[in-house]
Amino acid sequence: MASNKYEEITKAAVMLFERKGYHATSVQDIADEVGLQKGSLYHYITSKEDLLMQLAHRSISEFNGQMEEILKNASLTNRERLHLAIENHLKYVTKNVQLTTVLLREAFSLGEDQHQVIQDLTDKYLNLWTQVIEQGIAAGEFRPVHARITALSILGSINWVYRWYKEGGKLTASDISKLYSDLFLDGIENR
Amino acid sequence: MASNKYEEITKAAVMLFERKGYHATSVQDIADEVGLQKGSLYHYITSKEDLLMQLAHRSISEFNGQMEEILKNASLTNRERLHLAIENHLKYVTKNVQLTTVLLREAFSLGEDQHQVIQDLTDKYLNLWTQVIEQGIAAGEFRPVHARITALSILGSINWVYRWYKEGGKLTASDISKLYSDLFLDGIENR
Amino acid sequence: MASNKYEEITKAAVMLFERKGYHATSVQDIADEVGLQKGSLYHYITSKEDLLMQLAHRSISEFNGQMEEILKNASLTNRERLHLAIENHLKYVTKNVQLTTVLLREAFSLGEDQHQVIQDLTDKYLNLWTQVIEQGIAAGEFRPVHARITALSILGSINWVYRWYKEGGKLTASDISKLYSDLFLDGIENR
Amino acid sequence: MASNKYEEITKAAVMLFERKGYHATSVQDIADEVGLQKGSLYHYITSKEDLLMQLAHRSISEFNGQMEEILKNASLTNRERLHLAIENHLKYVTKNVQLTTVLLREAFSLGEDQHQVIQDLTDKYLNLWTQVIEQGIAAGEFRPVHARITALSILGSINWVYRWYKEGGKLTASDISKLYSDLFLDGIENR
DNA sequence: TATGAATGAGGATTCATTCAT
DNA sequence: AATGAATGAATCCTCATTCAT
Repeated sequence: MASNKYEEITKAAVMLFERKGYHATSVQDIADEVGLQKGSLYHYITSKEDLLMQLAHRSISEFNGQMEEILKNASLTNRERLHLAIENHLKYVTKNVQLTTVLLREAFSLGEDQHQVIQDLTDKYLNLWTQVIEQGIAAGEFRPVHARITALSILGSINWVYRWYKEGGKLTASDISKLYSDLFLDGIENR
Repeated sequence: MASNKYEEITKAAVMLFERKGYHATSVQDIADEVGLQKGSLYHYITSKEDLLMQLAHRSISEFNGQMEEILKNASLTNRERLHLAIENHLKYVTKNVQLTTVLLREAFSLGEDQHQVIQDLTDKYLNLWTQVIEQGIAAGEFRPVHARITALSILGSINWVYRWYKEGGKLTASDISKLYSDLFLDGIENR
Repeated sequence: MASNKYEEITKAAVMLFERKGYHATSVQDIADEVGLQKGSLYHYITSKEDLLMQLAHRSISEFNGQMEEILKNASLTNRERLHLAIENHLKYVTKNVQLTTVLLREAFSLGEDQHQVIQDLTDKYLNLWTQVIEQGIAAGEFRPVHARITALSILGSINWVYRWYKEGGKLTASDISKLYSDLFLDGIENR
Repeated sequence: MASNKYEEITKAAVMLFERKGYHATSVQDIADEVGLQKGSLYHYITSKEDLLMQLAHRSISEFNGQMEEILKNASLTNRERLHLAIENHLKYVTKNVQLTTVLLREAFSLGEDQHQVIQDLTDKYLNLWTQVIEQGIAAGEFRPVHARITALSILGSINWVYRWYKEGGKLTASDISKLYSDLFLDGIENR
């Protein structure tokens, strides 16, 4: 399972799913990429769909893992938590644009059951973000905004980044996360 | 072109593309939905891909149209423009969730050339948003933020709405747009 | 039947069948060419195949007609008959390259029964040629060659012309028929 | 490529293309003939059209090969060359009537580009024939005929043979080639 | 005469997956 | 572990023809 070859296949799949999309990527394409015959691939993978599932699952799990770390850390204010959450998320997205794209754009192609699993993990991620905001409001750090909508709003914003971020652009992940943190904390109004 | 039947087909396609995705929707599915033979469909459409193209094009054009109206209106402050832009966008998204989903999720399945056309219109939309923010900064209405990134951020946020909005939920489009406007103008920090 | 429109359709069909081949020509193509709707065409034609049949039949009939004239003319020697046959055939081919092409290249696409009709007429044509040669041999005008093979040989030669003849080339039908007559009468050997 | 199965498919295709024509032969027909599923065929072939292309190419190449051999052989007079050319051509046609039919009748169904390739090879073949005649004229072996037209004439004649030759008929390829050589060298006139 | 909607069968091709070797 | 032949279902699309208006 965790063999070298499997990781190779995984990488090829991420790359191809991102570039061409899940449906437009054939098992043959993946086989070609790793220098194997189509049939041989099935020694390593269960199915094309399962490959997608593994990738999506890995990605959302890592997002959740990061967020749980942040919430566990008792020494942080919620303002710091939010800032860190944004930074971590954007760092992950920018360092793993392809994988993030697979999660955010392609997971929908999973069968219903599999897709639900990913959906649940995604909901959980949203809940963790909501929690930070709720805590911040309770602590008087944040204004009494609608926590869930705010979480959805921020997440939408930073998820969207996979759509335009290009490696080697002018802005680093840090730059971007500063801009986003600023925006969501202060807004753009000139006071 | 604008025949009754074509609109019927269009509606069926929007519905199916949204529910199952473009690739998972067969021409047969669409034909079944409108009660026509598969072959008969081709009296109205050029190809399945063209159908997708028409839908995506219609959608992004309407987004652009709205935004151009706003920019043309000289009696508005840029603060008002931004507010209106958010409101219009969200109203369109919530009133046409399926169509918006087709634009935002499925347009990627278009062939390269067609996709580029949509991409260009999408870029144009981004530029119009950027313009509002730049003007607002110049006029001293907004803080000197990074206009383009801010536009991307807000657009990401409100585009994301198609992913979670359900008709008949507690929040109306107006409610949501008020929350979003607030957020992007003032941020959440408690000052 | 013999209406103006039918002739128009006939001309369009000849042109298209020659240019693209019978199978690659759709009824739509023909309709477009005459500025009619596909359905309207069926007021004039029975079927696409029948259209082909009419064309092939007309062509081979005219070939046969010419040849019968020649044989009926008692004042001709068989040498003259052969010369005239070659000339007439080549004049017809060069003046009606498209129609000849349809006969010689596309008639094969007819259904078995229809094709047999054309085949029979073609066989008849061969017989008429054979007759001229046989008569010429009997009369001592020609050497005692194998009449049928010789007829096939000459016919092959002059039928082939539709494959390379281009209107407006250097050689006229008369030029070509002189060269061919010469060749088949005298051969190329230098004596 | 040169696998057993591919040759089997090739043979089935030749047979079917000859019998029914390229267009009237479905991939299903070919699959049935070799006892494979339609889809399985695509392990061996690229497309139906490519199959046709391979066959046409093989055939015209062999014609050209034969002719080049003849021209290379310095010990032959041009009279002998012409005789040999006719004999070789007819032997090939009669031994491979089906394949020759595919070349001469069906190659036209190739797409433009592919067809041009075959056309070019066919033109080359014509040039080789023209060369023999030109050389013969220069050497005083042949009368000063129009070399190209003469080549076209002879080639037309012997190509036509695929249209009437039936295996097991009275005349062998040798018989036929003797008759044709005679005809083209001496003509039919009784002197 | 002309339309154009509708048919329904047929066609080439793709593709994920299986399995004997 | 690897192959590659084979499957069989699915997919998009074309097209000659019919027919009500």
